[in-house]
Amino acid sequence: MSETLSIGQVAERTGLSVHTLRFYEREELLTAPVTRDTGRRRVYTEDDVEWLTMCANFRATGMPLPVIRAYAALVRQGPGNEQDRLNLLREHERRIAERMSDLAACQELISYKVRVYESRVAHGTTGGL
Amino acid sequence: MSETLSIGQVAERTGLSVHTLRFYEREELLTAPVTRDTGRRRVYTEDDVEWLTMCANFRATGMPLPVIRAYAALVRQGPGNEQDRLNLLREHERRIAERMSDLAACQELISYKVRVYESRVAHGTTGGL
DNA sequence: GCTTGATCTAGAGTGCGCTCTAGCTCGCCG
DNA sequence: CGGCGAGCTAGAGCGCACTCTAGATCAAGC
Repeated sequence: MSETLSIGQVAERTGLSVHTLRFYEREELLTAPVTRDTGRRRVYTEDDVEWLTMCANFRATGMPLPVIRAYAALVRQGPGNEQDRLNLLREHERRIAERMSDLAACQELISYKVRVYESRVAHGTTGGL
Repeated sequence: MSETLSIGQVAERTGLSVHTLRFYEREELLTAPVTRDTGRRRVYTEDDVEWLTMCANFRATGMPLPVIRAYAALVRQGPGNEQDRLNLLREHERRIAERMSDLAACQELISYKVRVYESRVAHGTTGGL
């Protein structure tokens, strides 16, 4: 098993750019310090890939970097703060749900507009907005 | 009927700030030129409020300003381009649906994590990430 | 008349999350 | 040995959508 991955390989696997990977490291979003090889090149592990994939998920659902940083800090601290991590995840879960219901509401409004225009196009009628 | 509204009143009704209202006007997001009173103050109509409310909905669902600008331009042009407006709305509808399914997928992943931590907290066990 | 509060303009500043640049080093292939 | 491609750092730049500032003007109330 090749436990060691280059930044390029990690980029490919996680879908994050190498720029973003270095950026995330600077921003202290990682759960463990990235080791280096003889030439100071970063060496990643499968765990890093797993964590970074989760980060990508968090980002895709709108979690701000400071929150990810906080979560990462908890993980770095080690066992004992599971309740804190849970609270953080639940809070994010709540926000996703909120966001989805907002989206659903707007979606409905837009669907209505679409139907209006469909009927206008079908019947050759016109109207406002 | 007070057909005329000040920028402050419109801000209150639409939830957009007065800054944002002026900004949207500069950005050509409006469907009609805003008239002015004797003192060069903006005078809005109910139609403006309706349109701006729709803009707020568009923004809340992630429609970029250039797309809103394009839609506004179509409305300004008047009748005859209903098909174009419809295409634009449908495209946005599609993107909202896409976004919602992405969110749902991530939500599921996070719910799983939450369950993992719940059981850890409940049983006093520990683990990674 | 004077003050207060809303509005006006042009333009600068902000926050977020990247994204890119310049100039360097390193390991490898032929 | 030469050259390429990947990686390195520090730091600048960018895109988006606001958001705010300064300094002026105006309408209304005391």
